Amino acid sequence: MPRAANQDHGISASDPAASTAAGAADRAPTIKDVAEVAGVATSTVSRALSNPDRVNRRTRERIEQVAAQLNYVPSSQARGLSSGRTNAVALLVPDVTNPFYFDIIRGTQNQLKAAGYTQLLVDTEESAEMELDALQKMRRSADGFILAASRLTDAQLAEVSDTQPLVTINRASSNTPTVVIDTPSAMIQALEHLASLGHSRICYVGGPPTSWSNAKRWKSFEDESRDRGMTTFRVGPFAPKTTSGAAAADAAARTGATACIVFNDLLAIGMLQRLRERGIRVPEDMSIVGCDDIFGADFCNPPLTTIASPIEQAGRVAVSMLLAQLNPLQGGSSRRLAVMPTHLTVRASTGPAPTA
Amino acid sequence: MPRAANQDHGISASDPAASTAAGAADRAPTIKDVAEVAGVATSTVSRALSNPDRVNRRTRERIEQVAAQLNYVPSSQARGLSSGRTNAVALLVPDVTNPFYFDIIRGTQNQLKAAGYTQLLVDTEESAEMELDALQKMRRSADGFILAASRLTDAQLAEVSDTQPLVTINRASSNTPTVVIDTPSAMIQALEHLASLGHSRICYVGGPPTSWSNAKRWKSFEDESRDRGMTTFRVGPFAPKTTSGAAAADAAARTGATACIVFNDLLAIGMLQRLRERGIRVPEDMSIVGCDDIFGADFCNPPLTTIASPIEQAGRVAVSMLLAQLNPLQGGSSRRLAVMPTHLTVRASTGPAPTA
DNA sequence: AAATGGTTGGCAAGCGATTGCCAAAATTTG
DNA sequence: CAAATTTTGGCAATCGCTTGCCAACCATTT
Repeated sequence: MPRAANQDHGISASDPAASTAAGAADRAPTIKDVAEVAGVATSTVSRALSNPDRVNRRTRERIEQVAAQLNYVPSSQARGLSSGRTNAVALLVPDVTNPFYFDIIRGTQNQLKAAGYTQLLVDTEESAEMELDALQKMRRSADGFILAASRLTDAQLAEVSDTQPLVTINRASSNTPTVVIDTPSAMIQALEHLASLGHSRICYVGGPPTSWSNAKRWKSFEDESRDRGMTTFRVGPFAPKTTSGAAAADAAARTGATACIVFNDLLAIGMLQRLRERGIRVPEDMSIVGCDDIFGADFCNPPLTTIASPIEQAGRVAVSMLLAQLNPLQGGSSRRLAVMPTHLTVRASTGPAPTA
Repeated sequence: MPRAANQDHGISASDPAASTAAGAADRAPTIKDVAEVAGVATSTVSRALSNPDRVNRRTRERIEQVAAQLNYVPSSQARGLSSGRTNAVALLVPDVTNPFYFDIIRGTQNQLKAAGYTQLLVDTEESAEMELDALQKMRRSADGFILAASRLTDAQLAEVSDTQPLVTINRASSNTPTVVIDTPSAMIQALEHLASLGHSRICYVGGPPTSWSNAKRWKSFEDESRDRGMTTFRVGPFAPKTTSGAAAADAAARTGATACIVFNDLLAIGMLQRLRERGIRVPEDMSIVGCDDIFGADFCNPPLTTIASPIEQAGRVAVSMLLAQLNPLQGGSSRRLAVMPTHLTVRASTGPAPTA
């Protein structure tokens, strides 16, 4: 391979063979250039590159060689225009700032890349309106959407869902393929854990009122704790940020509960700080359980007991489900619902109930 | 506005006026549909929408109204194909997993969205090869690139840089517009801080050998500490992950230094954990200074003294510089270099040198 | 009233692929 | 060896939008 050097550094607009043969010196080579050099029609090049079986092996190999030589990269724009596909998937998250979504972003990113798709990242700023707007505006630029913790109403979701391929994460609703993280089932573990430590007065610290997960967690908390005859409290709603932790901690402390199950780790970590400031010891005076097991939950002070979720994996599964929807090649109706298992990870923020 | 209801929920393929007037019931409306309904040529619609001054105000208003009514969204593909622009910018980061890049992602995301651009996120997995590959493959799908902590060599960078618009973050090199975070200058503060606490044996804990920032930090550390007559050590390289913290902590402890300045917070946080496990108290036995002030640096245990960087802002500035490069409208040669100021944030991981 | 020059809007040629349709070539079959 | 298939590859229409060029129109100016 005499062109190894060029291949090595990847950029080779100046490849002598290329410029000689293809004519145009500067401009990025098009399918036409490849066709010309290879001595075939553009349609053949197109097929050779994206539908290999439609073309003779030897022709294909020659074309591939020429393409590589010219450093040809098909224009995704042109390809999209004529094929109707974009090979891009948009990921809509309420807040790029939140570590929980980082893990989702990471998961989808990996899986999409593996499948040859591009990820379009959009921050919807916790607003249903922006979500709808993005969905609308990007209709043509993405083949499908992944909505993480969508703020849409069921009706809106249903409407969007039959207009375009999408899958939601942590937002179930009939008709829309979804991956949910099964926090509720781990709620049982969390309550058992607290009960075994002697706690009976427990407070749920609520997240955003528009959050579906928050509603689910609260409901599950309530059902399970009632079954166990515990005394429950609820405070909130609070924004899912560490800075809301102070207010949350104060409110929770006032209830007289000895343990809190907090909507998410971010808020829980914020509470940890405030409680320390106020001299309320964790876990001696108050136990704290978070949700999600985000980055940081293991090294905060004290390390947080939390309901651990396979967040990144949820992102990956969402992508798989979406891709299955986009390319219904191999039979077998793809899943409409994936439930990701969770489990309680006990660290140092929970301990025996104060005996006082 | 009789269509308020439809506008409200954004999706209105079934708008009666729309389907009547434009004919096609289902298919997304094209510029042609708009032109037809408005009674003008497609070229006029195109101009009205993207070059408002080229068209009479009243015509434009009518067109805008029709477009809104039909819920017309131009196809970015088609637009890109004919105009040559994509309205997308690719952000290449070595590792989406690393919180440092989260902040950059966040910054670029915000700024790009504000400017009407889409962000294409790519994880290059710390590999120069993948970086080059992405740069190559996405040539046509992005108007420009932002390289965060590029792993390219100067030569590669230069070559890419004159092929396509790009700006680097934390990777200076002539010819390429760059935003650098001025950690070195804060290195002085860090050393003064440690000196004032009585430390004189200081260890630099190194990051990835291919990292430009790492080289800069090390050099600055060495220069400044020599000037101050301190005894220095160096350990590494280590991968910039908390999991490398154990090895880093062990290596650093073995040097006999009483304080460490660590390549980044991630590694520093990892070290904190290991030191605690080993019973080496921070800061009583060993002081630790990190770099970046990432999410988590303020709530780890103990909270980390670190060289704080305006990371998110760096992302925003990078976008501005890139956009200035893409649209050299208003005169005034745009900056080729932006230096983001840093400062030392003292928390609890540094303290007086052990008197032993 | 004719000349001038600035606006406004239409025509049509691309942009770079994909793909349905068809004919030539190669292969199999009777 | 001819007929029937199957492969292979080219033609040309399209996708939806932008933009250079030009003609019609309008309001001034002389």
